[in-house]
Amino acid sequence: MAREETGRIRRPAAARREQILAVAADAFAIAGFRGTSLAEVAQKVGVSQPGLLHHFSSKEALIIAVLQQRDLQDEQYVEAQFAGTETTTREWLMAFCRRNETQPDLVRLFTVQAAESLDPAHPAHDFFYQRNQRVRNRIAQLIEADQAKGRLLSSLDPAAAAAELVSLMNGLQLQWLRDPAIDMCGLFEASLLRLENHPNTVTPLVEPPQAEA
Amino acid sequence: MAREETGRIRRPAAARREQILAVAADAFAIAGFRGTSLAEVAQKVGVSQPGLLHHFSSKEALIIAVLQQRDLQDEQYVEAQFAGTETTTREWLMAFCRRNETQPDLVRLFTVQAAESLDPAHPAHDFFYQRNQRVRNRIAQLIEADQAKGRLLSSLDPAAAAAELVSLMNGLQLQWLRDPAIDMCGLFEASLLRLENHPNTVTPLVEPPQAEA
DNA sequence: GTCTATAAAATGATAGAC
DNA sequence: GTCTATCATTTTATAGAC
Repeated sequence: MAREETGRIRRPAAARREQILAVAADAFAIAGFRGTSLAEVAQKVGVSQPGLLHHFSSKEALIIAVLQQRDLQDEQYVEAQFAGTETTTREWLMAFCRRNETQPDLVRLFTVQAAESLDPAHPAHDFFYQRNQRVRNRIAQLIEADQAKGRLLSSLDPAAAAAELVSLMNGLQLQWLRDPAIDMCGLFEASLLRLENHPNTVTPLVEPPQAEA
Repeated sequence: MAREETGRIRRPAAARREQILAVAADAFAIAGFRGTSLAEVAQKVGVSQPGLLHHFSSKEALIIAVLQQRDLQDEQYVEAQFAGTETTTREWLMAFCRRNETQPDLVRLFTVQAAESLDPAHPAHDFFYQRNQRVRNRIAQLIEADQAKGRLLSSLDPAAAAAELVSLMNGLQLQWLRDPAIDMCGLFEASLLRLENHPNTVTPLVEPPQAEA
């Protein structure tokens, strides 16, 4: 009814941008940056391809915007949980893991882009390098705090342990995306507990059948 | 001298195939399957694009051939080291890790393709699913043998530990490719030792400066 | 803010000669 | 075994109207 003769639907720029970001995130998560065309994204948004480029000046600008937005949302969500409160390394990491478990699409976006962007010519190359450093530093920080409180052995090298935990998390995500029966968070927690010197902990590989929701 | 008038260079089919596989492996490792064009590969080989397609009927056939060849070579190399001999989980995995450390291009090929192939529409989707199952089973097997010999706690779930170790290895590879200063094998071995109930082991994050070769 | 039209380049694949 | 020629698509991006 509110349409104009040609069937065009105008939207506030901000809303349209959000919509494009959501659709693009999905597409990039599945086929990667290079395997996704602007026309495909535009069609799913319900807009012409030049219409899309009105909001993001290029394909590169789009992928960067997608990654930055999702990254920010995610970090804020978890950090907000512990605002002011003191946290352990395990609690903090498990909060991320559990959140990830509810958002396979987001995990897939970052897993695929992280690998694709190893190419220095990839538009998100620097983004991922810096993000990785940031995350590793944050975890090393948490580990040091745990050590100061006697919750982790002080013989542990914080930077090394942080690199290992990030690696494990990334690798588990890949496994889980390939085979969702994998109990990503269970395996991760088991490993964290072992790091806390509880070597006898065991977890099943596959999640137990869920009770009815 | 042995050229024909047009500058064409004929080669035995087998040799040309090998050459193409090598060049293609490199290209797919850097830009992925979707980011690599046949023309690009052909040019680096020194052949026309239809000339390339004479040896591999399609782009899909090429990526599959590349992955299968590299996978086979690699598995054989490591398995040959332990032919007949008895091995521990740690020794076997470390042999892989050390070999990988000498072949960043190969590691990159598999890391990038593993992520890209999460898409069910990717030609190597099934290849990676099956490869992953095979590797996890093999490791679980080694863990069981270690448990039988008392080298690993029998409270450990072999399948779960195998999934965790594969994940850690994959994740460390990604970290290492992004930042070669990471001591991939050192971190991996530290984790394996912890699994063997030596919680006090420490490794530096960065490799010590190398003595002159 | 969105469209149509279109440019300009690249891509995977085929036909047919040598 | 390799090439030239060529096709049908697809892709990113721009120009300009509404």
